[in-house]
Amino acid sequence: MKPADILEIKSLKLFKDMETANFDRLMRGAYMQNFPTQIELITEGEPSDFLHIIVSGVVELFATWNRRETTMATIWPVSTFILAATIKDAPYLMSARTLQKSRVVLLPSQDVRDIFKIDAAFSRAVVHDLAQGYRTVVKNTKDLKLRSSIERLANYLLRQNWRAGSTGKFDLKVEKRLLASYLGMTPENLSRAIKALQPYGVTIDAIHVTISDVADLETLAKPTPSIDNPYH
Amino acid sequence: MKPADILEIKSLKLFKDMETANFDRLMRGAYMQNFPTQIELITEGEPSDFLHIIVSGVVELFATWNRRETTMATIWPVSTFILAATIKDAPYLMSARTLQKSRVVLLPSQDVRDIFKIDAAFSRAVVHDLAQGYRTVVKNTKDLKLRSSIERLANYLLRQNWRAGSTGKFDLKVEKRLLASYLGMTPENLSRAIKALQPYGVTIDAIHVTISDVADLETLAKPTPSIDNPYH
DNA sequence: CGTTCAATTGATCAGCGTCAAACTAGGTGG
DNA sequence: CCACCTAGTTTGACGCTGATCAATTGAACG
Repeated sequence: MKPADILEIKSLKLFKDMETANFDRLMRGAYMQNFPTQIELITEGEPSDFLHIIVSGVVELFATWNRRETTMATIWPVSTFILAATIKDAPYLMSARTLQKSRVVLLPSQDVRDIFKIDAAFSRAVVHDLAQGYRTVVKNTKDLKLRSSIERLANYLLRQNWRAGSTGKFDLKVEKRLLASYLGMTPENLSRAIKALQPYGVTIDAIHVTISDVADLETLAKPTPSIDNPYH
Repeated sequence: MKPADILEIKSLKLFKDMETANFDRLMRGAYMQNFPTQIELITEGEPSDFLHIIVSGVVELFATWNRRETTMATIWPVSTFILAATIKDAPYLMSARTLQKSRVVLLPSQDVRDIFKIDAAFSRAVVHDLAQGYRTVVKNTKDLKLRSSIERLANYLLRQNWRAGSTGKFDLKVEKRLLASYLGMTPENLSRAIKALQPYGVTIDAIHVTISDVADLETLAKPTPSIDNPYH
């Protein structure tokens, strides 16, 4: 692993405040791997041997049951994923696959648990990550249970617009097929939902999104901090 | 607060291993309150001033948006709720109301955060609670996105049967109206789903559930540890 | 330039929600 | 102790949302 990579990892909130000695110990057992696209990194149900950190590329978290599959999240650099399974020494609840050529750091879960037990700053950081993750999933559940698919799409677009600087123009960062699954609908239905938002000033040409009147879209979407604000 | 109550709280995994002095400090700021049924204890969006511990009764966690409401969870004694909001010092994402006359202990969130910062055993326990909660919500999301309403009901009944000792006979612990909302359907649809399970040996008379052939129901429900095992 | 896969479109259908009404049970007061 | 009242539950009819299936168009990549 290059020093620059290690620095970038150390700068993550999860590791920033921990004892340098402990961080170094963690990194000694770590190794970087390069994966091509569409590689399954981890599989639901298996023991969580490694904490993963994505350094470049994109990773999809997905879940399957009875021949059905759904996208749970997409993970962007630089961040960790599957922290809860690692800490609890429990099987993965989700699978992960690369969506692009990706570089991923693998930290042996046992090392993470060992250092979690002795480094107070690290365990506090783990708490904040988990609390954040927990709240994100709760918001997601509310989104799913309380909103129709068009409302979910409208709010998703408003959130992405906000993240991209609220200019009313941005690009989708994932395939529509994947976005549909994440939003809990079929690709066909997403196509129709996009059309249904045209009267509210939304145009999506390939990956290029234009929202001509945010206020108008908001009358439909009715965004609320306790679902749509990622920092709330 | 009675010494017996304090002992019961101390026996919770969350507090069991922490320094006695810190636990005592936490309890000094605590107070027990008695609530009648149908009282809103906390409200979505408000600052999380207290960590709540239910000592007797039942509490429903629910969420609202745009005049719609959904049940997120029911909380049984003795356990804490809304830990993530307390730790992050963030607004509540869910509201809570009593479903019966209930006794609830309120711990000032600031005290919890203060002691969380200085007591390593406590912060580790918080981690395990949050990781557990996180995984529970993820399983819930998979249940919602991957299963039809009948499949969700079938698996819910199998889980409850297992929790009640796998005798094939148990009582529902919540109103059907509430169960329907928790499972993401309407009361009417729950009624019909119950009827649809009759060919699989399920009878529900008022709150009394009978599963005559668990194996048969499982062919429909296809339960899996990574959704249905609460300890997984 | 052709192959492959995503995205779209149309037609159809199933699952589930909505609305209205009847039924039932649990709690309350006479 | 019984009758009544209220609220939860069930049932039926109907309609909408969103899934499925099939075919076509479009775009990316070797």
